[in-house]
Amino acid sequence: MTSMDNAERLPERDGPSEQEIVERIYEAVMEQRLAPRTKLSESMLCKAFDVGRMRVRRALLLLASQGIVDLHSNRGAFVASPDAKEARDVFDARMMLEPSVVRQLASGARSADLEALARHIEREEEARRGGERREAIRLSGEFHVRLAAATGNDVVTRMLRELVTRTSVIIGLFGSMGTSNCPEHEHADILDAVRSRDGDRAEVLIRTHLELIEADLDLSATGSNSTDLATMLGAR
Amino acid sequence: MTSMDNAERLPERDGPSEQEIVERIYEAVMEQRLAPRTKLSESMLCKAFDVGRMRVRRALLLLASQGIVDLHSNRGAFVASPDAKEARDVFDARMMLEPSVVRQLASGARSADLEALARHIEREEEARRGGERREAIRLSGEFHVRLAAATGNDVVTRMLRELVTRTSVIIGLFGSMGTSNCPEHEHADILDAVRSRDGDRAEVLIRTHLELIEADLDLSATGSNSTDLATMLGAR
DNA sequence: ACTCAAATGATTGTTGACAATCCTGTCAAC
DNA sequence: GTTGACAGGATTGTCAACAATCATTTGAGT
Repeated sequence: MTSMDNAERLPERDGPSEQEIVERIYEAVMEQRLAPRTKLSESMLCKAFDVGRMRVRRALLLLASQGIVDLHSNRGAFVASPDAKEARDVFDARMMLEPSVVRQLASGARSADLEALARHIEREEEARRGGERREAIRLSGEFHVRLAAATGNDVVTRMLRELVTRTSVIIGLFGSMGTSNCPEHEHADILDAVRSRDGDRAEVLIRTHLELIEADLDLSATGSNSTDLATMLGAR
Repeated sequence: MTSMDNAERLPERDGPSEQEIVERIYEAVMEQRLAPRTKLSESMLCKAFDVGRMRVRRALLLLASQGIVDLHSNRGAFVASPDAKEARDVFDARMMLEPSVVRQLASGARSADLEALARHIEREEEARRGGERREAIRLSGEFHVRLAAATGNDVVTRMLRELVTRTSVIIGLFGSMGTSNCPEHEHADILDAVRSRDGDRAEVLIRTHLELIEADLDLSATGSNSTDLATMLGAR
């Protein structure tokens, strides 16, 4: 991110930049509007965004480097379909980062950021009450990214954005249908712990929060990857 | 990584794949053979790797997405020159990940991996004794990546590889000349703690290790970015 | 009816050329 | 002597056509 922001932002472009395309697909994946294994053909994206093939190609490469899409040589780009191990890896990585994030916020966070987080939770519950499922899912994931952003650490924020998006894909694959992304009060509880400067409690809360999300998945199901199929056939 | 490995690896290609180009530049940056702000023109890289402009372009985009190079519109690609804040962000991110990594290894790591790590340290000290500075630097950074790899978590491993490489750039920019990348015995000590299943000690050791590296930097120096200059002038 | 093989159609990967932009060196004006 | 603009050269961004590869369908053979 920081490496490719030009000093001059041209307000009038001939189309969305590759960064905007990536952002749009990010959102679509987070809202689970793009199901795993969905094919993202170049021509389709070209028409959808009204942009040249080159832009689309670069956007897809970016998304692939972040594990959001899989690129199969000469076959095209598909929304990622992680297997159970990859899912566990993603959750383990989040388990390493997020407790430290909330602990750091509890130590010292700008009150303005905390208020912004409170407003975010407000919108989140509003969307949930209003039955806007997509928006609720997106905001629920975005909360975790905003927690990281509140620390001011851009590197960690970018990593968490990637991990959260991949989590959306994972939930789409392994989640029981009934499971809403993030349970009721948990975000509010975490924020409360942070506001009361209770780092230990915030850490425990987000840890159990993540464990609860992971527990709602069925990671023994047929993952997805062709690797599984290959091993199955290989086993005779 | 997992997203772009084709089932069939053609042994004979017409040139290095973009992934190999990325790897080569990664190594060059880690060995501090490519100094920060070094220009990486497309034509130069095309001749260097004997490959088409497209491959080079994709490799540069990949590197930019990982913060190793900066892309300036219509001006070209340059080895990244992070400012002091970005340096601190990278170290904070490592401080979140690596203690968890060694703790996890202390809990349960395959002895084969631990032996491989021991051999790695062997090569490392060998290179240091032999005066091969570049190799020593590279191996020193790679040790941290291999620690992550020993956990079996590919997601965390990829993140740490990125962070370690960026650390090399940071040391090249802010490091006092005398500072060797990673002090004498510390890696061996960390591995010892892991082998004796002492998670607490391993965590403390790697934490102080990272702090020591960061302490050897002068993060108050003129970072590098034009942002600094702009703010300096903006402050009047 | 089922299996295997070849042809077809579509999609991706690559190459080359062209347009746009930026840096450098030169020259005139103050 | 310094500053400003301007032209030249070089590099990057983009586009269109071509080659290569893969999936699907069709057809023959058993």
